[in-house]
Amino acid sequence: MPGHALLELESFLPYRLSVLSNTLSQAIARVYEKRFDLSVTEWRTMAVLGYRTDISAREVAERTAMDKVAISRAVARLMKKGLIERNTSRHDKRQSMLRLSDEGWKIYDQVVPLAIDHEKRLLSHLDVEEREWLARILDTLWKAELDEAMR
Amino acid sequence: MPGHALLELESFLPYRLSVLSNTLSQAIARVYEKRFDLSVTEWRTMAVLGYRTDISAREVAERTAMDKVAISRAVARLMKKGLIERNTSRHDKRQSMLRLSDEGWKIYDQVVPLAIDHEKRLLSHLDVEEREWLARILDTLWKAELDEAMR
DNA sequence: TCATTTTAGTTACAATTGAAACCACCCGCA
DNA sequence: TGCGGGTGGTTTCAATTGTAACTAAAATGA
Repeated sequence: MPGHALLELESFLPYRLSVLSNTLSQAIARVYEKRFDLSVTEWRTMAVLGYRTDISAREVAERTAMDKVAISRAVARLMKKGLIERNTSRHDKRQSMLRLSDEGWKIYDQVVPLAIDHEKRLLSHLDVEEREWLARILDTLWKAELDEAMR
Repeated sequence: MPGHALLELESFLPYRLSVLSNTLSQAIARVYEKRFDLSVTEWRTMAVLGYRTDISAREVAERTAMDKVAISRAVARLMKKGLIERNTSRHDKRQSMLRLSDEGWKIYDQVVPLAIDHEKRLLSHLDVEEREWLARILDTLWKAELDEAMR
């Protein structure tokens, strides 16, 4: 292939990040999908509500970087399963305040340790220095890219 | 919320990787989707064929970490657009040998610089030392996780 | 050799997703 | 007070995707 541009996928950063992160997410997702019948969107919604209670769907969307349609559907399913509760906000009748129900908290409390374990297992491949670098680097990229993405 | 497990999504590694990598992929994807009418799967297929020519769909699937149905569909679309060519292998009539067509190469040669630019722009937020650490760390995680994922 | 199992790739169908339209409500302002 | 534009959230419809079943061709092995 003479005279052609060359791109080696395996060493291309965005590609590697994508494959790695998908493999990772799927690995955890499989666990709570089978065990608790939760989709990724549903779990993320619950995760947000686990440490920010009584927030609106819009705010969930912001914090999870998912779009509002996805959240709307996740919320609907979680309501049907009785894992969250919704009260329309008194100040703005368009918004609803979401929170985990008792049932929701029960599941949340089971999934969180699994998630944390998973992260630990992942980090166990790295030494302390590597972990620090990784955290810092992700931080930098996160800020730079996300700012840019939002124009 | 007393007595409950705590998970801070924003500092949870798998989550951060996922959001970051999605933002990233979408940023490039938007460009070649609009400009060349290529889906992510299609582009990845082409990318592989750009530096490994005359390989089978199975091999493309392996190298892109996508599943065979996705590849089959991408290949069908790329064929229809005339961007790749397919010849059934003489040794094994189940397999087909795939390669970029002249048209395909033309597009490939336009997209590659865009992708590389994108990576450069991304890396520009990091200094040399950080880049080296990142590469090493991804390498480690890549090997550890992917091995594990394949059992 | 020929029956069994495995593999490459496609197809069919259901489930998931995304884009755009939509509804109800809020806000600013005349 | 009421109009125009914007926002939170849902719905609809079409496109994309995943799962499983399927076809055809190898490979295995008695």
